[in-house]
Amino acid sequence: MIKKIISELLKEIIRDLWGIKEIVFEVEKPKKENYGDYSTNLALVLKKEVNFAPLKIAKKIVKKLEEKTFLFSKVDIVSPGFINFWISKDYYIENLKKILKLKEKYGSVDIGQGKKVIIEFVSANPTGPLHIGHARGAAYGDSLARILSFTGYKVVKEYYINDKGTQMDILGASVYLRIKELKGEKIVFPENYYKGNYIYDIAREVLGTYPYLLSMDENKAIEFCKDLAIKIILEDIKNSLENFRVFYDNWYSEKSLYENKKVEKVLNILREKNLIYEKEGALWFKSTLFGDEKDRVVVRSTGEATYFAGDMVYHYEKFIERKFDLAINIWGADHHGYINRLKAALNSFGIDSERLKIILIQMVNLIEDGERKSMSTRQGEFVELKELINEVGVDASRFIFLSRSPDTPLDFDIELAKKRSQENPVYYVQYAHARICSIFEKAKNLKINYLFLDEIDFEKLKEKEELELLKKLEEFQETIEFASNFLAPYKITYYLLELAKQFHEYYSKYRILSDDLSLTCARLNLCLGCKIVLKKGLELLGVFAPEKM
RNA sequence: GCGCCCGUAGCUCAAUUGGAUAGAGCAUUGGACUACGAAUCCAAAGGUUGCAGGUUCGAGUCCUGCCGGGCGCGCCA
Repeated sequence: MIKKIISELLKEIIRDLWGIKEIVFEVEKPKKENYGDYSTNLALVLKKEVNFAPLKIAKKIVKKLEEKTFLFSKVDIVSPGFINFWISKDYYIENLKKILKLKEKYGSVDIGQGKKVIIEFVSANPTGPLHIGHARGAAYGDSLARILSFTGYKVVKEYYINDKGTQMDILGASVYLRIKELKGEKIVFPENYYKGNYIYDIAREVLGTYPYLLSMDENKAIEFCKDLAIKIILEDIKNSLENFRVFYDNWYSEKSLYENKKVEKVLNILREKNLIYEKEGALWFKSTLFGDEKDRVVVRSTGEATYFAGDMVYHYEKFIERKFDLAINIWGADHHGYINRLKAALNSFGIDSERLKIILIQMVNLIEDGERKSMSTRQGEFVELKELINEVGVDASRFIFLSRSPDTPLDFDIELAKKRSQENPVYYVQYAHARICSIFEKAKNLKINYLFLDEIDFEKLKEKEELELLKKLEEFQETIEFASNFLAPYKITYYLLELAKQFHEYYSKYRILSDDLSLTCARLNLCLGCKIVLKKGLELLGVFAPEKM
């Protein structure tokens, strides 16, 4: 990539000139086009090192640079000491040829170098259907997985199932009560039980499987209700996610950690390290020793392990037993208070807690009739993922979720999202793709053969907009690299909107299919480059690139 | 009270992780289809980046203190 090439060139020059080997400087794309395609602050940074005026330093560097390469069509020095580079068109044309050759592999940089990474996301309790907040996490996690595997990581997508603990017991009891109700018994439904209508559906299903449930021992019956309810709900969650185009490699059960005695084993390790103590009848982990603000209970006075204990073990497994190099957890922002605790646990195992990256996703606010309603104030009337898929559609919702950085709250206006119009940016990008496909359809009918790369005269691409498009296509590689390094799928979303915009502008100003056959062929290949990149970018977001709309 | 996140155009968000004159979309106003798809394009207008200091060649970005909003602070998950 060109940034690296320039960077290496510059390093070589300052080594020759002043013998400087280590220095931090930037090569970047300036916002304004009259500052060139790329720009460096090298001379400014060097000021302290060589004790010259930056402009003088820049002059020396540029002189050397001109002796070395023909890559640039122009190099400029601007006060206070920036050096600006204009890249020759040949480079961008070579890059277009690269795209046409690599096709869907274009943009793939090997950043991960085969490192094993586990992405854990959604992981909602199986106590009810997924809602719109989970959908944001699902879109984000899935897209991240696509981006990381595209950039050389070995990715495993996992859903951690909290199938154990108080909430599950309440779920079982809720179903049991509803069954009693269905059988005509008078019941009092406690405040903290699950009130959703789906509990009735589950109750009916349980009753179908165990018709004589109510004559069983109550505890045993509730246990049956619980197990079956979890199974039914998980099935439903899995289904919704698949409809949202999210497929997991693994569903990891919290309960299994206990059944396989893994919790015991890990607690023993901690005991041996003298990191566990007893107080008020409970077992505590000394997490303050590893940067947490207070010690945490791992086994309650009732003898039951806490959720945290299970999570410690789960992460022990991730790193020590399953040997992942990196773990990425995607959590709702309301879990931020939990981060220090878990990182403390990792540290206590001797695992560098930097290997665990926790992405906090901010809340999704619903906009209804122009008013903002947070999910929690809506009380039970969550917009379900299923509803979202049916009414808004997978493409539009994923695109909206992925058009923001995870750390800003997202306002989701369902009515707006439903509109298939200019207000909905996903169609803007998809339309660019469909338009290109439509041109190819027409070219095919006209029997234009534009696929013989060696015979294409790319010098025919003389318009300013054409050069701009070529540059934009080159930028895709940097965008991918950035998105991968900073776990930022929204960068790709923005890139696609920009590319689509440039294409639409170009399309409406110039004709692709004209009487000039060699020009037509050159332009068709430029379009093909756009199509490849649009499709790939959308694919990394989990959005389809339709040929017709 | 303590901790985390956020505050940028009327609205929703960007700004290449410290770069140059802060950019898009929507909404508003005015224009463009008898040649490749008008789900498009062109143009106008819109700003003291919440406030006040500090760090430096250079701050929307980093530091400190306020103001405003969200979320946490369980032997819940």
